[in-house]
Order: sequence, then C-alpha cells, then structure tokens
Amino acid sequence: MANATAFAALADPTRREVFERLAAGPRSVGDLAQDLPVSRPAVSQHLKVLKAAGLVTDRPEGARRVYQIDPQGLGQLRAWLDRFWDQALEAFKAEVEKPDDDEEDEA
Amino acid sequence: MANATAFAALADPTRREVFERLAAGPRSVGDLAQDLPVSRPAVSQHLKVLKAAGLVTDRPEGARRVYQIDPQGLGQLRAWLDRFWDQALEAFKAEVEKPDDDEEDEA
DNA sequence: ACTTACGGTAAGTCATGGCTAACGCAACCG
DNA sequence: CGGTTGCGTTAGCCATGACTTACCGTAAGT
Repeated sequence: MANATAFAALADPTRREVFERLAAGPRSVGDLAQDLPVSRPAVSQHLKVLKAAGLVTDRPEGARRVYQIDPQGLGQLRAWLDRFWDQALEAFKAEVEKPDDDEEDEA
Repeated sequence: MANATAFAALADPTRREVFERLAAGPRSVGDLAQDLPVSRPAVSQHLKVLKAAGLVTDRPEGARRVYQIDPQGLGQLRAWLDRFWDQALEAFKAEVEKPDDDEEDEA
C-alpha cells in the first residue's frame, strides 16, 4: 500500500507543520527551519521523509533547495480515503438498519 | 487539530489492518485477534487508540465487546484532507503558471 | 455459586525514530 | 581564488510506542 508511508509521514506533528507551511507555497529548507522550533537538519530529514512518501518534490534553485507540495501524493491519499469512506459507510448503514435481529435486506 | 490523533492512529500498520477489517463489518476483539499476527491485548490496545481518535465505536454485547467503524471520525479526516487538497493544488498551480520561471515539472 | 469465556489493564522489554551536534560538499560573491 | 552561505549526511542520544505475559473484573452457562 503506497499510502502507508504517507500516513506515517503525516503522523508526525513537526512533519505536518512543515507540510502545512509548504501548502501555502514553495519554501527553502532554511526558510522553513527559521520559524520552526527545530533545527535545520531536522527539517531536512522531515522533508526527506515527505519526499519519499510522494508528498513533496524538491527543486534545486542555485545554492538553495526549494521544496513544494506534490499534488499527486496528496491525491492518492485522498483517493484511498474516499474508497475507504464508501466501504465503511456502507457497512455502517447496513448495521444501523438492522435492529438487533439478523435481517439481511429489509429496507 | 483533531485529526492529529487520527493520522497517528492510522500510521501504524497493525492498526490499519484492524481498521480495514472493521470496515467490512463489526467484529469482536477476540475475533479480530484471531486472524491477526498479534496477541489479543495488542488488538485491544489498538482499538483503544482508534477509539480515542474517533475512528471506531464500541458496544458491549453480552460478555463480548463489538467494535465498528465510526463514520464521523473518518468523515472529519476526509474533510480536512479535502480542504488541504484545494489549498495545495491552488498553490501548486500558481507556481506552475508563474511566467518568469520556466520549469516544466507538472504531473 | 462455581466455572468458563471474553476483554481491559499493568508491568516490562525492545525496536523505532526524532532530535542535535559535527562534518563534508556545492554554489555564490568579494 | 578564498571566504561565506546553504543543504544534506552521519553518529549518537533519548523519548515514544508496540508488543507480550500475567492478572483482574465481568457476563453468561451449568
């Protein structure tokens, strides 16, 4: 499952912070680290994880390195969640509509 | 942010396994643990986390305890992701359409 | 009431990973 | 060219958490 890494990536609070900042627009590593409570290497590592999860892309811009959101990874996550949503909701409805007796199809 | 716990909950592979099994329909703890590679207490702990994240609900059924998906938690997660999707996509488009830079890195 | 089944909790172990500090490398500028 | 700036990487430390075994409360069956 490809979104396994995506979930793991977004599970970390700092990483989500980085990701949210990136959602507003492309930023460089040092720029991101400047208004975050962690060091620059920490941000760099987090970006590495986000990149591996397909959530961000990096582009070298001179000496700097600019990171930005990768809509593809986010889209995959969204697609998985949507599929899951349908399945879960269906099972949920089926359970609600059966009082306490096991009637298969009633409504 | 409420979905912080949801992301953390779904980040664990075993917990996602439990959650997916639950998506197919309500199950009891022992039932779940039976076809999972972990012990019953482990499953119980995972369910506790999922419940705290608002992803599942539990209902005592005699001596058993039946767990099922909570569509509300899943819906919140979906809503957050959707909002985020719009924001990220907009920023992404704005960056691509920026004229004074000629990079062709669009998906 | 005793026994059996089921689940949650406590304690302890072990692996994962997030963090900092220190180093190496490449790109701008004088 | 040499100094400076900006990033990535490595090594090591420490906190978090996933797991198991053992135990206890509770509900049903006899």
